[in-house]
Amino acid sequence: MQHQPILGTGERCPVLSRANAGAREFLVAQSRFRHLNRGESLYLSDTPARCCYVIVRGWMKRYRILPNGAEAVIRLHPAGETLGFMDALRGQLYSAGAEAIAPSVLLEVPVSAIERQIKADPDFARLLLTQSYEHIDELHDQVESLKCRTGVQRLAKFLLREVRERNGRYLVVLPYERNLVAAYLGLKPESLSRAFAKLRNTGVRSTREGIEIDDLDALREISVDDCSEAWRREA
Amino acid sequence: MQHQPILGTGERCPVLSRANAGAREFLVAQSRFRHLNRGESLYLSDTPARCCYVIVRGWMKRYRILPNGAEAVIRLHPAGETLGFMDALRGQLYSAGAEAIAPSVLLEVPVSAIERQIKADPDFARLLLTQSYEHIDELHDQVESLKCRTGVQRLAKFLLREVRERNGRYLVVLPYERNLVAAYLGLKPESLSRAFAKLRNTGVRSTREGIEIDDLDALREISVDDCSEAWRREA
DNA sequence: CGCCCTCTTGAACCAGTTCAAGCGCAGTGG
DNA sequence: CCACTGCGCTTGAACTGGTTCAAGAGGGCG
Repeated sequence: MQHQPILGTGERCPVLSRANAGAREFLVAQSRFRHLNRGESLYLSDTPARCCYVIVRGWMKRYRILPNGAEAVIRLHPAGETLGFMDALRGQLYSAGAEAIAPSVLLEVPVSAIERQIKADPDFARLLLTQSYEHIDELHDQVESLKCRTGVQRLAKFLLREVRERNGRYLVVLPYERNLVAAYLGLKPESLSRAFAKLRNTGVRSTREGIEIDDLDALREISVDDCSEAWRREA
Repeated sequence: MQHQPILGTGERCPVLSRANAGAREFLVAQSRFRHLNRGESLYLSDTPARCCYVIVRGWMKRYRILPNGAEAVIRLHPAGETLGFMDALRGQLYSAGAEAIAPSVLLEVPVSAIERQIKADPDFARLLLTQSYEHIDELHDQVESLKCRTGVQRLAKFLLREVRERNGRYLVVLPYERNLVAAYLGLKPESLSRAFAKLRNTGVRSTREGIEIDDLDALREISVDDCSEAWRREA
């Protein structure tokens, strides 16, 4: 925790960074930090939702276990996002489990503190509303993709969202296993592997540093338009 | 419009019915009604979001047109739900189109009125927050289903959600075409038809009045239990 | 009556899964 | 140091769920 940015400054936190100083101070005073290793659970589905969380560092997944034993990965959350507000503020059980998929640090805020802050500060509720709308945006995108795009297209879109430029090269560095990417995209690991194989003809290569992409436009082409079929050349 | 319930009583509206009388009166005074026939657009995607809507009567769909021409039906909204709050309150363009799929009546509220009400009444923002969380619930369910269930299972779940008892019989009355159900479930119309055919052996029959279900438990069984027991794995 | 529109059915085809085998690599223990 | 093992990832072959294309049945309506 020693090198972690002081949370009060909250540069990377969409909730705290937009709250006023008083709100930040109050909330942080009420909270504690949680440190999780990869694979550790933050909370389980269908347990009482008493705390809200802000991801300070790391990556979290939210998932559900279906009655038939299958696991549905709802979302992969980067640092800066929030967890559990929705269930806790409604006094419900958690509607999905949350688990660290990379070493993570979380700020744990009791619902009661959030409740009090909402009552005290009208802007704060508005903040949470904006926050929840961003969450909805992502879910809309997922639903759209799952209903109308193939696995390869969803992968292409995923890579385009995660790609970062580094001295002239385009890299996607996954801080978690491909397994999880597969589940998130609604594919089996084998299918993801094949999807990557298809993109290989379009300049998507796995290197030591991560996944390197030669031609972003070609990827965009694929993610948008199945008919381009540039990558089918070989088959 | 003469026989429509006075909106101030707002029995069926999760936003207005939970707001206090003052808020209701103010908002309704600022608003006007819109009447749409089946197929008429309320607003198009990527146009400025200046109004929020409450569905007073009817059914609406929200959809996106993808670059390749495909239409993704995001949600089917019954009376009582809201439309456009998310985009309007953020001052964005509408992130999806909205269209009547049955004759509908909507209350059109300018964002400015909502904004003012939020500022004036701290409970109102909290109300919208709760509302948006319910929206998220539904999207979570969809993502879960799309990632982990087959078309037949999704249909079974859909029917279970829409079924109503009427003098001892279980009926699903669809106020819109099957075509739309297919799109909502992420299937082609032909596949939906086949899915119905499969459920026919489980006591799901199309009658004149609608879709009649003999055995709810059998349907639940199907929606939950992929008949493949994928648990072989003896250590 | 014929026309349109929705829904259904059939057959070929494609996308993604399942099962099984194999590879590369990190960690462990001899 | 190497061999063993476990795990993440890949690949192949057979298979299933869903799509596509095409044809046909039924119902409402001018």
